Amino acid sequence: MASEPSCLVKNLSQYIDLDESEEEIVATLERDEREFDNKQVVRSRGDRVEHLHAVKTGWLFTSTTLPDGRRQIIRVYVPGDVIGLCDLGYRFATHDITCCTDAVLCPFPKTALRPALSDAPRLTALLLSLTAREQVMTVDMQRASSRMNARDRVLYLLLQMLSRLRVTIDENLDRYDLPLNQTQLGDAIGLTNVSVSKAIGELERTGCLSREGTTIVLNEPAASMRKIDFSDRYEHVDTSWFPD
Amino acid sequence: MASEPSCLVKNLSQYIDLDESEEEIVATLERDEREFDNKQVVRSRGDRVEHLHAVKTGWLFTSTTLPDGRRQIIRVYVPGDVIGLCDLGYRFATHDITCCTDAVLCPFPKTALRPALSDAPRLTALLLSLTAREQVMTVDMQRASSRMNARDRVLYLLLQMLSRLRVTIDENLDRYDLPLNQTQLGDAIGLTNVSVSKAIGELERTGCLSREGTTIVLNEPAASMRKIDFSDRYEHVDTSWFPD
DNA sequence: CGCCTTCTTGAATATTATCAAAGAACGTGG
DNA sequence: CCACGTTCTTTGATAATATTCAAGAAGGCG
Repeated sequence: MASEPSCLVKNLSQYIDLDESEEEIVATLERDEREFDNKQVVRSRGDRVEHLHAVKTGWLFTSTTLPDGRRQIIRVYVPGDVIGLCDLGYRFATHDITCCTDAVLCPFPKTALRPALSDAPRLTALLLSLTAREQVMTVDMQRASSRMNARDRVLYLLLQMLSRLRVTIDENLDRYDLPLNQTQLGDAIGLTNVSVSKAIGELERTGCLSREGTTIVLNEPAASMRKIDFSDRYEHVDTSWFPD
Repeated sequence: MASEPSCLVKNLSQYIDLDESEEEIVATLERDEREFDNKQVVRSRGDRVEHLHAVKTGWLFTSTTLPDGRRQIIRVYVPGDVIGLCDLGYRFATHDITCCTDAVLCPFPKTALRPALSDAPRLTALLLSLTAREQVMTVDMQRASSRMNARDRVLYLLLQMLSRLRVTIDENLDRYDLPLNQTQLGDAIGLTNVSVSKAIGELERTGCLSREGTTIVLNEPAASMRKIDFSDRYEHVDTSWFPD
């Protein structure tokens, strides 16, 4: 496990060069592993927050359920992500975590962040920045969800996933296997499965994307991004103010 | 200035007891002051992020504008809040900051956080938790905006403001002067001013709230909160994992 | 008092949701 | 290899909700 650089290290190393002690702290977070099945619920809203989870393999999403049973999907997680940063301030989970493929997670307790807080100010600053970025991306989705039409909302979501995958897979990626069904896509952007189906149909007819089985292929994603005023929040992180 | 405890200190002290050195670090953040007029734009999207801002007096909001000119209001800030945590990771501002009353802000550079990061792990952990909380509250609003009807969306927004004000004013507060017009309220929850007007009218008729000039009076806010599944994210912060 | 901004109200329009049913894709077991 | 059941997607008709547009009312401020 130590020989192959982990997704989390790869993800974090994009932004700062981790020195030996910092890399060791990150490695601690990935020490344990646990396997989960597709559709398995990792943790439910209201559960005591025992652990955060680094994603080693698989896709997951966080969600909340409304009183009438409808669901809001908050964010989709892929390998290299850390799930649960937003629970740092709460004793009880604010959201559900659900697998949408088989997955391997590395659970670690909140207290595992203490070494970083006490001895690795640069790493802590990065953690703070990444938490801030999640916030910005949530705002982006909210802006899209509440102000764009169904077609552009779907496109926004698909482009956001693309830009995330480009960080850890390939910066020119233009296709990916999407393990969410249309009901789930709709839950992420405030639409029904029916509206998602119609929106994707329209995007396909206008040549914006094509589908190959469950794989989404974005045609000229750069043009699509401009068209709907998409901001790629993954491109870079401002590290100029970090300590050291 | 040092004699009267600042709003920021008061806000942070809710959650941890600040020792002398920690309080000194926080005081550094509030050393400078700058006055702004109602409607003044403190900083625009795309501007270089020179400073974060602690709010000393007044109300402000952050927003983004869509290509077609419509606006999404992201969050409303009141005395004791820190504006700009979500810009920590970016060199250029992701949002506009606008005053909705006359205001006094304490600008401080991102680098002013270095002492906290290096020497005040508990304070840093709190900062991280508060950033995470902003994230959770943004998700709450998104959930409300994309899944609730106009009436409940407006109520959710008004209740969120109430629960924020209860932190620094009075925990039993049931009314406040709201310096946002209906267009701005709509921009915060994805509605037009017309829909907001109709929603408020309905809330008033059903006895949920009443208006006295620009003051909003919430009747039985606890019942309203239950009715629309409102979560008060300000109530407490999990500090059990903090260092020391 | 008059102007400006904000709020209210109603009618017409647009968009999405809801409901229902049929079709496609996929895996399983015979 | 095919039949079957399940899940997911597509399509069309209707209903619900919010938007748009426009006009008038209510306040606040000089």
